[in-house]
Amino acid sequence: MSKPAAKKRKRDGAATRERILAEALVLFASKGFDATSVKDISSAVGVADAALYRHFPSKEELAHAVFKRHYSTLAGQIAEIGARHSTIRPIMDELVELLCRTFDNEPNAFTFILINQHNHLRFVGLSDNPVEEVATIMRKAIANGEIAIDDPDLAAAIALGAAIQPAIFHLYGRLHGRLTGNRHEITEAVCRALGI
Amino acid sequence: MSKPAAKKRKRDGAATRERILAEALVLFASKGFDATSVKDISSAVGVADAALYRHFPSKEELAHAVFKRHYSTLAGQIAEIGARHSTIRPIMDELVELLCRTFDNEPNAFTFILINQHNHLRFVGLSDNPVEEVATIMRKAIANGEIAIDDPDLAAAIALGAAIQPAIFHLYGRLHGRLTGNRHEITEAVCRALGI
DNA sequence: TGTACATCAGTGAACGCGCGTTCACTGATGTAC
DNA sequence: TGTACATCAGTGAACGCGCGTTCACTGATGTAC
Repeated sequence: MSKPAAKKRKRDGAATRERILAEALVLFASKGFDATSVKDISSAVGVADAALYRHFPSKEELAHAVFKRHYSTLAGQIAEIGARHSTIRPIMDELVELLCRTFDNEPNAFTFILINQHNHLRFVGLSDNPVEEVATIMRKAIANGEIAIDDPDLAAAIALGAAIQPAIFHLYGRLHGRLTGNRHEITEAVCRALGI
Repeated sequence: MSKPAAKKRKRDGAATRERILAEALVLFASKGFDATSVKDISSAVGVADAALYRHFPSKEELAHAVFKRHYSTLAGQIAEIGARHSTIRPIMDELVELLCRTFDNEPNAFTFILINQHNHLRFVGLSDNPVEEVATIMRKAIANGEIAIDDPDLAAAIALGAAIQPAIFHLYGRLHGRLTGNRHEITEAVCRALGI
């Protein structure tokens, strides 16, 4: 009885915060960080610009929060895939599928991460880092003698590059349709590249 | 006799223009377009900020000029490689070597192109476009039955991704030393990916 | 060759504008007793 | 349960600042005759 009934709407701070994160993601992804003003975001949410500062200390911190959320989520999903299999082939199947699906279903999150990586990367550590998770997967595959590239970071770069560049081509209009439609062809190419 | 002696220094407009292009490249590559002010560039060159407008109509046009120059150069070099060989394997050897060498020798140009691609891409046509040149190479290889991927754009994406992502990892400090040192391993991986 | 004029690169000061952020304030909701 | 106070999300107006760009002007160089 100490807690009020869950139905009762609390002061909706958390809800507004979520809406700010969502609208900021869309705007940052489509226009970029600098070209998006605080007013743009607050208008999209439907509050005054000053309200944004009740939830985030600055525009920059807001961008960090957006980045970190999606970057961590992706890292967690990759880690989970790596932990669920003991051989590399099914891991690559699921990894490529995850990347294609994420791109198709959440293009804004994908674009934002791709374009803003270099601005936020110094603020994320080894954990919650998708790239680090892929490198870990490669390290294990190398130890098991499963792939033909002996440097885990180089292997991660080649695998990620081959898998992600098609997504970038989609963004730039060079490839069309759902990326998931190409997922088998991409998986085969990535596995060949790694010598699997 | 109609032309003055070449030794005689002309009013040095062209020289200043070149210095502006060079300093802008460095600053745009390291800080990004928005974070670089016109004053930053003109100070680096050693002229007043207003002088910049004697050579370029706006900051944006200056960035376009920087981008176009390096983008066209790269496109020309790729086209030349494609034209010089009739089979795909030596083309890939030289293509990967070109990319590694460009990254090692002109990291600023490489970084600038990578990071600013999406801002300028709509202003470049099919010609002078490195991506288009790679797609053309793939188209020919497909016609000759040399590679295992049947869509030239997808093949170009996978090849470029596998070749360029290691460079990005270098930028982010995940790989070290000269990229050229990895060029054979990268070439092999790219060729395997394409089924060569 | 000399002279008068045009062109050009460069300057320093000023401009207006939009931006991120701050501020005092309001009204609704939560909490202690 | 009622009351007094604290907390919180949100507002509208104002702020200072740095930015890209413009402007009138200068002095050196090129050109026509």
